[in-house]
Formats: sequence, C-alpha cells, structure tokens
Amino acid sequence: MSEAKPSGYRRPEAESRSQDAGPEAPRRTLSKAAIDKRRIILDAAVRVFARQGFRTCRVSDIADEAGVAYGLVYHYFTSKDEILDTLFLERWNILIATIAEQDSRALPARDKLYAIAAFIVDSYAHDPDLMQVIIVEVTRAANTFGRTHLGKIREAYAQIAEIVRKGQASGEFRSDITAEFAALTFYGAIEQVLTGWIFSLVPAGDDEREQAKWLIVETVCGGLEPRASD
Amino acid sequence: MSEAKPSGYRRPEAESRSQDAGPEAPRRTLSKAAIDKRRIILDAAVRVFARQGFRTCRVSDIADEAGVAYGLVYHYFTSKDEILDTLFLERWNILIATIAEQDSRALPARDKLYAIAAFIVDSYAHDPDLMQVIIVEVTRAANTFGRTHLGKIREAYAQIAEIVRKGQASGEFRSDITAEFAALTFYGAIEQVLTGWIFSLVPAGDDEREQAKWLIVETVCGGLEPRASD
Amino acid sequence: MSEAKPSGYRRPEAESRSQDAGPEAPRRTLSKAAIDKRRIILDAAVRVFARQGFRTCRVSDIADEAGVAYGLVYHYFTSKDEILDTLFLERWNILIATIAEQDSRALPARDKLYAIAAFIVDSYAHDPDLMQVIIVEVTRAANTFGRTHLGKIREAYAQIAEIVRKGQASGEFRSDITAEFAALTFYGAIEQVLTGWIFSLVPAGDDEREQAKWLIVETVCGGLEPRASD
Amino acid sequence: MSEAKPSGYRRPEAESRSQDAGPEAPRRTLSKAAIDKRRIILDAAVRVFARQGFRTCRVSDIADEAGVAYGLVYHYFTSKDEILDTLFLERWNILIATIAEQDSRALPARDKLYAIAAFIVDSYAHDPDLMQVIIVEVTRAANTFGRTHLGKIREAYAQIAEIVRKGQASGEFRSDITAEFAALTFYGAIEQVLTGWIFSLVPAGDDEREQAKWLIVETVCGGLEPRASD
DNA sequence: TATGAATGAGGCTTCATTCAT
DNA sequence: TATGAATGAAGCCTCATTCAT
Repeated sequence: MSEAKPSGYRRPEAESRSQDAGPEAPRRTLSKAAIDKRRIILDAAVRVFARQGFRTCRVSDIADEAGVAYGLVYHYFTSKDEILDTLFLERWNILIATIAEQDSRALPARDKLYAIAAFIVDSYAHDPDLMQVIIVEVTRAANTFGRTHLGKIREAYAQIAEIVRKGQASGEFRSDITAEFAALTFYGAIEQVLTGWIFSLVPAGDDEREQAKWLIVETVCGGLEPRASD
Repeated sequence: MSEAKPSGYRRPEAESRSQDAGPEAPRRTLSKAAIDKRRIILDAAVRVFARQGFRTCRVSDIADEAGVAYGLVYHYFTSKDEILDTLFLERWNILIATIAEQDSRALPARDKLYAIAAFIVDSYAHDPDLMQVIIVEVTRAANTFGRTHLGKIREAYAQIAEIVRKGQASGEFRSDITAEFAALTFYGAIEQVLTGWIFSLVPAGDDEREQAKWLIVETVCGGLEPRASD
Repeated sequence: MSEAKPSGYRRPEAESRSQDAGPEAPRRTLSKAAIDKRRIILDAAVRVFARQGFRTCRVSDIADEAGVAYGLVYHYFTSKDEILDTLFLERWNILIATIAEQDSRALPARDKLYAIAAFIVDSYAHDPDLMQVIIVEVTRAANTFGRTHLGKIREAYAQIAEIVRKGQASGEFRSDITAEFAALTFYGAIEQVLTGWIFSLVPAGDDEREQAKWLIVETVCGGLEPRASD
Repeated sequence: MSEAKPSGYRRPEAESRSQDAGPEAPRRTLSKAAIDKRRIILDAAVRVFARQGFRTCRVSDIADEAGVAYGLVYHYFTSKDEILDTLFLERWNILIATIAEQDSRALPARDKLYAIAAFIVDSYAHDPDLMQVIIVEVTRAANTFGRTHLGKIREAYAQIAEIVRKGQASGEFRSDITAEFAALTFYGAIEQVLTGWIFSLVPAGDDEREQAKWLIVETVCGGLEPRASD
C-alpha cells in the first residue's frame, strides 16, 4: 500500500496573479503596500464568502471584514465577481500546475493520483474557508461561476485523464474504462468527500483526512486496475 | 458482466404528491383542473429554470412559459423558492423510494447499485431539464437550496450506504472502505457524470448513457470488491 | 346633577340600509335569505376589521370569518371599501338621527348632551368591535375614510352645535364660546374617551362607562355654563 | 382673562436629534453635508405625506420632492416607515419636553395648560404640514402608527395629568374629575381643533388660532375649576 | 346564489457600482 | 490611495377584483 507522501502544499502568493495577466505586462504597477491591501481584501473576502455565501454577502461586508472603506474594494477590483474569480484562479492554477508536475514525473500512475488527492485534501486542511469557497461557489455552482470557469475546470480533468492514459499505456490501468470517465470519477470522488466535510455530512479530523487520501485512490484505482482473475 | 436492467423509471404524476401528505389527505383539496394548472406551471418552471437558471429567471418568465397570468403562480405556490422545492422533493422522494426498494430486494449488492445508477441515468434521459435543475440548482447548489435540503439528500446517501453495508456483510464487498465513504463516492460519480453531460464536458447519447451505467458501477465496485490477490 | 337616562340604544337593522339608497328604489330586490347572508358578511367584517384592521385584512379573511366563499363577498358588495362604508353609514345615520331626536326635545341642553354621550357610550358597551371600527377606521382615519365621510361626520357636529346654540339662546350656556367650537370639544372628548378604552389607555368597565357619561358632560358643560362670578 | 403668552416654539433642528441619543453620541457619525441631505429628505417627506398621505405616496415621490436619487432615501433611512417614525419622534419628544418644562414651573395650573395649548397651536401655525402629518398619520392613525407609538403618546397624556393633579392638590382644580380623564379631554380638544383646521371644518386664521388657545383652556378649565356656587 | 380560479397592476426594497472629494 | 455619499435598475410578492362555471 502507498505510504503517505508530502503533498507539497504551497500558499497562493500575491505574485501568482501574474499568471493571469501574462508574464510581461501587469496592467498597473502596484506598490508593496498596495499589494498587501489587495491581499487583505482577498483574505477578508474568503472569510465572508465562506460565512455568508457569495450571493448573499454584500460588498460592504467584505470591506467591513477587511477593515477598509467601501469604495476601496473597487479600487482594487473591477467587480464583486472579479474577487471570486481571482480567488478561484489563484488556487486553481496552482492545482493545475501540481497535476501537470505529477504528470511529468516518472512514477506509477497510482502514486500520481495519490499525490493529487493528497494535495487537495491538504489544501482543505490548510485553508478550509478557501477550499469551501472554491468548491461551493465555483466548482459546484454550475449555474453561475462554474459555467464561467468551465474551461479552467476542464483543464484539470484533462490533465488527470492524461495521467490515467499513461497508466493505461503502461498496463497499470485497464483500458476498457475511458480515461476521461475515470478522471471524472476520480475528481468527483474527491470533491464529494470535501463537500461532505464542508457540510458536516461526514466527520473531518486529521485522521479522517489522511485516511480519505488512501480511500479515494484505493476505491477508484482498485476498480481501474486490471485484476489477476480477468 | 451485468446486462442492462429495466430501470423502472416513473414520471412524477400529480398523484405522487400524496406521497408526502399520506394517501388520503392533500393539504388543500384541489379540483382536477386546478391540479392540471399546477402541473402546467411546474413543468414550465422546469424549462425556465433549466434555460435561464433559478436565480436569473423571473417569476414572470415562468408565468409566460406556462401561458398563465403572473398572479396565478402565487395562487398555487407561496414563493419562487417553493416551486423549486416542490420540483426537487417530488423527484427526490421517488429516488429515495427507488433506492429503498432496491435495498429490500434479494439481489447482489452490485446489481442494486446498478439499478440505482440506471434509474438516475434513465431519469436524465427521460427529462434532462428536470434532472439538470435538480442537480444544478439543488444538489450541487450547496450554498442555497442544497443546504436547505441537506437532510433529504443525506437520506439518499444513507440508504445507499445501507446497501453497501449489506454487501459487506455478505462478503460481496470488502470492509476496509467504510460504507458511508463508498456511498459518497458512488453517488458523487453519478452526479459528476450527469454534470458532464449537462455541460457538454463529455458526449451524451443513448450509447454513452447505457455505457455510463456500467462504467459507474464497474469503477466503484471494482474497487469495493475484494480481490483474489488480497 | 343629571340622573342616568335611558340611552335608547337601537341595533342597526338590515332595513336601515334603505336610508342610503333612498326610500323608493333599492338597486336590487334581495330575498330574505340574501339579506341574512349580507348581514352575516357585514358582521364578520366588523370582527375582522376590529381584529386585523381594515387595510391589513384581506377580503378572503372576511369571507373565511363569515364562512362563505371568496367571491360571494363581491356578490353583495362592490368593493372592500363599500363594506366599511356600509358599516359606518348604518351606524352613523342612527347617531345623527339620535342627535336630531334629542335636538327636537323640550329638555335642558345639558340633558340632551348627556343623552348623546350616553347613546355613544352605550353603543360601545353593546358592540365594542363596531364602535372601534367606526372610530379607528373611519372617524379617526382622517387620511382615508375620514376624508370620504367628512360630510356625514360634519353633520353630527352641526347638529350638536345646534343643541348648544339653543342652550345659548335659552341662557343655559354662555355665548362667548362659539357653538361650533363647543361641539368640536364635546364630540372630541367622547371620541378620546372611547379611544382610551379601545387601546386600554384607561380602564373600561360598567362603572367606568357610567361615570364617563357624567364626566364628559360635566367637564364640558361646566365650562360652557355661565358662572355666578362672571 | 389670560393674555397671549409666547409659546417658545422651537423648530426641530438637525442638532435636536441628539436629544434622543444623548448630547455626544449620534448612532452614526454623519458629515455636515450628510446631515443636511437627511434633513432635506425629511422635509420633503413632510410635504409629500401631507399632500398625498403616507400610505398613498411612493418612496419615489419623496425622492423626487427632495431632488435626490431613489436609493439615497434608503441610505439614510431603513424604510418608509422609519421616515415617519423619525418625523413623529423628533417633534413629539419636543412636545413632551415642553410639557415637562411647564410641569416644573411655579405657575397656576391653568397657565401651564395654556402654555401647552399655545405651543401646539403655534407649532401648527409654524409648520402646518408637519403637524398634519403627525396628527393624521400617527396620533389619529390608531390602527397603524398610532399603535406603534402608543407609549410615547401616553407619555404626553401622563404628563398633562400630572399638571392637573398638582392643580387639584393646590385647590385650583376640583378633584371629582380624575386627572387622567381631564388630560384625555384636554388633549382631545386640542387635537380635535387642529383636525378641524386641517380639514377645513372650521376657519383657520391668525385670529382663530389665538382665540382657540383661550377657548380650549377656558372650556376645559371652566369645568375643572371648582365654582363658588358648589 | 355560490364558488374559487384567474388576472395583473403596483411599490418597497436591495445592493452593485460610480463618483466627487 | 482612500472615503462613503449618491445612483438607479431590477424583481418579488400582495391582493383587490373579475369571471367562468
């Protein structure tokens, strides 16, 4: 059985924004202090979104939580939507990078999937509010932000499918289950478990989290792996 | 390999309302014509919710779609919310009943799970708008209606878990994966696949649907079943 | 001191309606049963208006209280307003008739005023709901029904003023206070006392009511009567 | 007879708000400009309420009259109701303070009552719209705002009763008419007179107003004062 | 007479966003 | 940068009244 692996959790830094706007030209040059203020607002938004929900909360709630004036939020962000977009993309780009990194490694496919599951679970452990916001307000909010970010979300699926495909090519995984379908199931299982934690459907503690990593991979890969008896 | 089973899809008829209030006592006595109008409004709401989204659409859109006056919607429903609640509960209660029915059968656990997957997939085939609304606006809308109906949703999980538990007791399923976790993964996989269809992430045709039933069960049960090598 | 006089309280009968439409031509001929139903609705309206307020209650509340179907109210009345109008006019016409009757008597002015005060106070004792509705929803609702029925209300003032005028002519009352002003004060005092009872500002029992008749007349007439020292 | 006394009419200035919250602590710190805008909206509301009635007018009418945007009304007030509440309390608190001030003076009870009547009558002369709104929409609107502010209204009655009580104790007033009843009659007479002016039941000019002060006190006190002949 | 389904105008309130300072 | 006053579009819901049966 696979032993616990370091999940390589990295905090989304302010600089990670540049991933969106491209490496060459940030629209505006922000001073160090400005970057901090922006971060303060983003962090406040995470807490407010998690507590009250994106649609329910008011922009003034975010400003209050951040301890800044009402209009300042609009100094740093174009709209309320952009705040959530930013939070999502910051984190999701890191996830995609993590998956890509795993994909490029010379490891058994099962270990790659474990690393991905571990990364997501550890992300939740580190900042439950942020993961809750991303899942509840974006990933599972299929009718609003989920639709907007469908492309980005699909990227993650595709990259997971790529890992599965390589596993199939190497004979680690059976091929009668399509890689895309397997990716869907794998990510779906992870998200479902996190949703369970978020809404207290299932207990969430350190032990449960460690076990969940193994359970997810074992459940899905167990089914994906060819068996001796076949 | 499991052959296709009849999924026993039942359309929610007007009479099915009596499931909530008991067989003899609807809250209000409505004439036959009134029940029809109510149904017409509900069916119109499904189309509008699917097309425009619950939050985005206006009550007047529903009235227009149903071809009735604005106020009539409020003659039959207390609020816009109640319409969605009604649509969800109508269908979800049938789902729960179906799962319970499967649970009580003397069949292999895998076949029960197949029947459930088939029922849901066939439901989608029969009325994609309705299933889209239920998944997108309720089940996956964790921050709004999903929260409201958490109890009902949990019922379905619990009943699936019960089927798994019996499978574990009979030795069909391994026991080192908890029944609750397995249920989460199983239902999560189904929902993820339907979401994939709804948002055209994966192709959705008759063949894909039939295959999906098998894939879901095979993926999950493959992992749940004890293997010869253990 | 004036001893208690019989107040001659008369219940508003269904027939009294003809006072409004003129003696010759009721718009529709109503059967005995129809008259009863109309009365039932009116009586129900009194209770509902008293309990919930005219603006706040719905027409359906009246129908429910009367135990009749929704639309039947509109069979007997043109509008919700007409119900209140009817209730007010039924009673107010009797009041005016009573004042006129007193005016025509050969009695001391003070006794006439006492009789009027007694009539109103006894009316309240007999049917507090009705008097509450008339005062709260019409007489004191200056911005709505009070405005509509200003003419009728003014009639009562004028007739009271006439009594005062006769009292002044006979030397019972001093003349440096105008009759119109005295009438205003006299009726104002009565209404204020009833309002006090309605809203529990002052205790309302059999004794209080009897005493109030005397107090009102004594307070006002004491001031109206010429004094030995003048 | 009593000569006209200065009524000490004071306009509710923006600063007078501090009477509620204490001299130093307004609930929110508002800039000078903001206070002005708030005042502008309040003054506009008085005109609109007087012209159209509270229930009949729309919030947009107030905004239009004030020359501000619709939403700004809700920047300063929670609801349409709160605007009327504010107008009433602003003025009524001044009335109560005035009565209390009179109560504490070393004057004949009759002079105190005269000062109160004069204050109210002068208030009407100074700002008829405001007094109309307070009487028509609050004090006499027993079924809506009158009910809400019953406590405040009762305070005024109680304080007037206190003045009467002192008059009884000093022998100025007879004691067989209760102080509470006398207060009811006194205030009722004033309100009735103002209502007469508001609805043009009786002529309202400078002379009429001056005379009214005397008439009210004379009518009521004449009855309250013990007479030589008793 | 009697029923209750059907109609639809009307208004308060919310709150994201803009803008003057 | 920072503030918070100012803007105004948008929509749910109520409920008196009408009408088909």
